[in-house]
Amino acid sequence: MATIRDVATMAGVSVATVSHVLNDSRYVAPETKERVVAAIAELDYRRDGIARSLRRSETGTIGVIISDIKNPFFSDLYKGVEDTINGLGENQNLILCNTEEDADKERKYLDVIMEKRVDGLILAPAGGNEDYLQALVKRQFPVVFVDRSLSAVRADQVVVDNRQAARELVRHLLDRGHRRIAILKATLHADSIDRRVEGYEDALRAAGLAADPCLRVDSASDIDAAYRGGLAVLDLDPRPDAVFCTNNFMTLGMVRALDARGLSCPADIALVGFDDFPWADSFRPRITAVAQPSYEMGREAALLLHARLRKQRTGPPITVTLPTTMLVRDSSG
Amino acid sequence: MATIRDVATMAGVSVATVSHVLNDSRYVAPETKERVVAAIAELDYRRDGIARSLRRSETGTIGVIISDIKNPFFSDLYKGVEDTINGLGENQNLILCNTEEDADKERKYLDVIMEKRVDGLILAPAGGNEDYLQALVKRQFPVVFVDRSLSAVRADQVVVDNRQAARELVRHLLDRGHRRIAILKATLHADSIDRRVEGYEDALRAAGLAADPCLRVDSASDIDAAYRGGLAVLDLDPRPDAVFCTNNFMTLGMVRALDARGLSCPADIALVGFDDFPWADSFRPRITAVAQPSYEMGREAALLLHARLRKQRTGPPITVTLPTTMLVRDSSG
DNA sequence: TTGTATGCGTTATCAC
DNA sequence: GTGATAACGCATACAA
Repeated sequence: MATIRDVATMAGVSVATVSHVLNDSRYVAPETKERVVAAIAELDYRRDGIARSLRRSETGTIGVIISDIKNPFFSDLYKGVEDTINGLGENQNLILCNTEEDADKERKYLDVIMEKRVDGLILAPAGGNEDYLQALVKRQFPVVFVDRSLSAVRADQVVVDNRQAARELVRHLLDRGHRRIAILKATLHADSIDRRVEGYEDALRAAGLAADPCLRVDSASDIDAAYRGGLAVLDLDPRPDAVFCTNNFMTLGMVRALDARGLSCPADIALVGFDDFPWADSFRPRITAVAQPSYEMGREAALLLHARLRKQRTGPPITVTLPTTMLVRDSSG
Repeated sequence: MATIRDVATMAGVSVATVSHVLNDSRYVAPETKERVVAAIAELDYRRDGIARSLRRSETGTIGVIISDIKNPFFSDLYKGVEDTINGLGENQNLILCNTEEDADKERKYLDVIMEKRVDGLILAPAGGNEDYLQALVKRQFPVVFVDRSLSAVRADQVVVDNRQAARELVRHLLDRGHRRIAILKATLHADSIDRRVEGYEDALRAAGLAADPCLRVDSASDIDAAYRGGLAVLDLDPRPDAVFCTNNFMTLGMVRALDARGLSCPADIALVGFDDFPWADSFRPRITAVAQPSYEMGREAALLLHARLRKQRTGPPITVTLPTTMLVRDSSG
């Protein structure tokens, strides 16, 4: 691999000049520039980004830490980040890390990507690494939380109003006459899920009902676990009128459980869920849900981070709250 | 940020010694080591991976270039890569790039990640950058193709037998008595899709039927485009008995089109598709499909690349062909 | 058992 | 208009 020295030698100039034509960072006489460009082409020279990063202390790489790229919510969010960064015209790349809600895994990822000197971080924290993250933020390292935040860490964040969206969803169920409403809760250490549970309780309380602990089933956040959780919901005695699923994997597992029990929705039991799917229309039953603007959340996170990286914004962290959309379909009865 | 010099000074040793305790690369007296470790902790020293990469000419970063992480096929594949790399105990990270089947975008991504000196590349090529990739391979840069390959570029690859799987799928349709079988084809520059079309033609030919060009509809590979393509299929006159969808987005779009036209499947028209979905059971109609082992494809790709990186395997490129699974459900009638 | 010194390939500061 | 050269932070060959 040719280096900048080789180019300089071949063009009969100094490395400084080559560097400057490469970066367009100072005037170079047209004829000189031409010779340099020719040498670059001749040698098929490619600048070494690692050496460059070392010198400039900036890598052009951003870390994205989420729980599961297989979740359409996150893949959509990721796309929002990627498209936005590209649209900004930066040659930034994204290192994607899936924590699967595991704090140790998250910690390990944090260690290695920080060692790699990423310029900034976008993350949906799994919880459990508050101290580490607080230390990062304290030394001004750019961090943006997305989907979830950590009360112990003050950083830029983009979220939705989970509590109010959940409240609306459950109120809708109450409006349709359902009273015995179960909740299938994903057990993540995520404040977003906690807020959704609160919204559920709010709605019940507003209807003069108490949240019955027996009506709550917890499940790990993957489809298989949610399926088992869904069975548990259906096996409650007496069977609930309706069930609120706290995220899209819960909904998918719940629907699978309905199938397994040969029950039909909404006839036998109604269902509402947090999160929509890209292919919701091909689903049966058609799910009544709250859709999060996942792509836009990624987009906003990228913009927040970019503003910090470019020092276009300094000072205290800000919170961007994006609106959700209520989609009334068949599953709510 | 503390550097290795700071640590050396504080511990009263040379930088060489610090480096060696960091990398466990030569004997260091226990007491000395202890002082170094203490200094590291005291200063909260973190090694600079960029400087390290420059010196070692190895970054611990792998590029993954695919067309669309929102496609469950690819997100599953990505997970397979990630889990496998982690399981190998390497501190490798993955830079994920979505090309959206755009050769220019792919080229740009290639440029920037090569400049970042990734150690290797796993890619599902969009087509159009054969020369660039061939040059990479020629200078021994580790490249693994996955899902698709490029006839002009000889590199390790992991694929499935697309042609035979498609043939089986279409023969199944013929077995069920369907004769006028349309094909909804994703227009990618991917040999995998070409093989699927051939399989479709094989099956028809074997049944003594000619592939009628009128029965083929091309569509870009996203759900919205496939929806429009699906409408075109349904508007053929006379309407086909059945349709073969060449990938999962085609299937999704086709189903949406059925809905829009108020047609039911398989009663009005049968359907089979390449690729299964993680939540296929919640789909209506239940799709008869060929499932690809997407996660395992990612896994195998990671293993192939790893073997190259560690020089455990040298010599000519190899091809790993993984088996597909035929899933007969309702949509085929 | 440990230390010294060189170089990895750039960028940027001076200097002319 | 252009050039010399000192860092950036680390790993390692060579010395002691």
